[in-house]
Amino acid sequence: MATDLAISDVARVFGLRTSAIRYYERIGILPPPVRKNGQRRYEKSVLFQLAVMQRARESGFTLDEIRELFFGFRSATRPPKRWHALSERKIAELRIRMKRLKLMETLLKQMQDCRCNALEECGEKLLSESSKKPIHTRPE
Amino acid sequence: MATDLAISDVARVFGLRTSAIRYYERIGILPPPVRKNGQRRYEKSVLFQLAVMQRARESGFTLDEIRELFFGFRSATRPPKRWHALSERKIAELRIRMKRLKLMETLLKQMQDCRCNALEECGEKLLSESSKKPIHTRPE
DNA sequence: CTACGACTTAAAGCCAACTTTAAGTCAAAG
DNA sequence: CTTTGACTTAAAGTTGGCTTTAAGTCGTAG
Repeated sequence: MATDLAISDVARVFGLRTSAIRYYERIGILPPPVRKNGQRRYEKSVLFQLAVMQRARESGFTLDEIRELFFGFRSATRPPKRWHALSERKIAELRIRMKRLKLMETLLKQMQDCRCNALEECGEKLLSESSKKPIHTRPE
Repeated sequence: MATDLAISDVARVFGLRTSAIRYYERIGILPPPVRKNGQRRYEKSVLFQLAVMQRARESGFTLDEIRELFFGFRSATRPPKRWHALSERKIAELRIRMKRLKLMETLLKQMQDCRCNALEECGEKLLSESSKKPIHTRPE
């Protein structure tokens, strides 16, 4: 049978507090589980859901985006068009973000190599290259 | 002579509000500029500083980290040991983050290809691969 | 002179994502 | 039966990174 997890068990797996899990339920990201004497009992599928959520959070997605991207289409047969559009947007964003991370890595390395003026130089370069639009989501 | 920028000029270059720039000054990330009739006058070097800051923000660095990484050693001759350690840590973090972004990209693509159970599958994979320590900074 | 627009300040407000607090329920242990 | 420990709730508090507000100071244009 579905191994029956208490909220503390679920929390422990991810190093979360139980309050976080209740919060996710409250804002509609986790479905309300069955209760036993008033207490939440989870089956292990919730662990998979949470694993994806955690990674999405770490990738800079907001909880609202996560709801839309992963749990928005309530077990509908397949992701609708809107979803596809959103996920395209998100993939594009991920790519921009990756480029930026690489750039930062380069800058830090330059500064490590005692190019102590790398900051100024790099600032200058970044600034001139500022045909850049700001990314849409709030910074990670 | 140093072209003399008003706070609104500086803000406009980066699409920031003037309040953000005053805020940066207050928390010690931007040095207090000279004043003319009580008003801030910037020289263009501040633009380079801000360019780097913006990118660092976009790369998920907190303002505290930015201060330490880029403006911590107050024009000392060269970054001290502590800085080197911090920047090593940060480079490692950037790498982890890049990997995660790639993983998210893959997951989203899988879901797009109508592998509607990709979520469960991927959750399972993520979870089993959870010899992962959580990254140290708060999620991006 | 006065009105305008751009600046100044300190203090309060805002948002996401939680956490903390206070007060209560429940079942198993002693 | 009472204590313990894990759970429950609603409501208030916290943090980072700003923004908004209210009240005031400039200097230039009319």
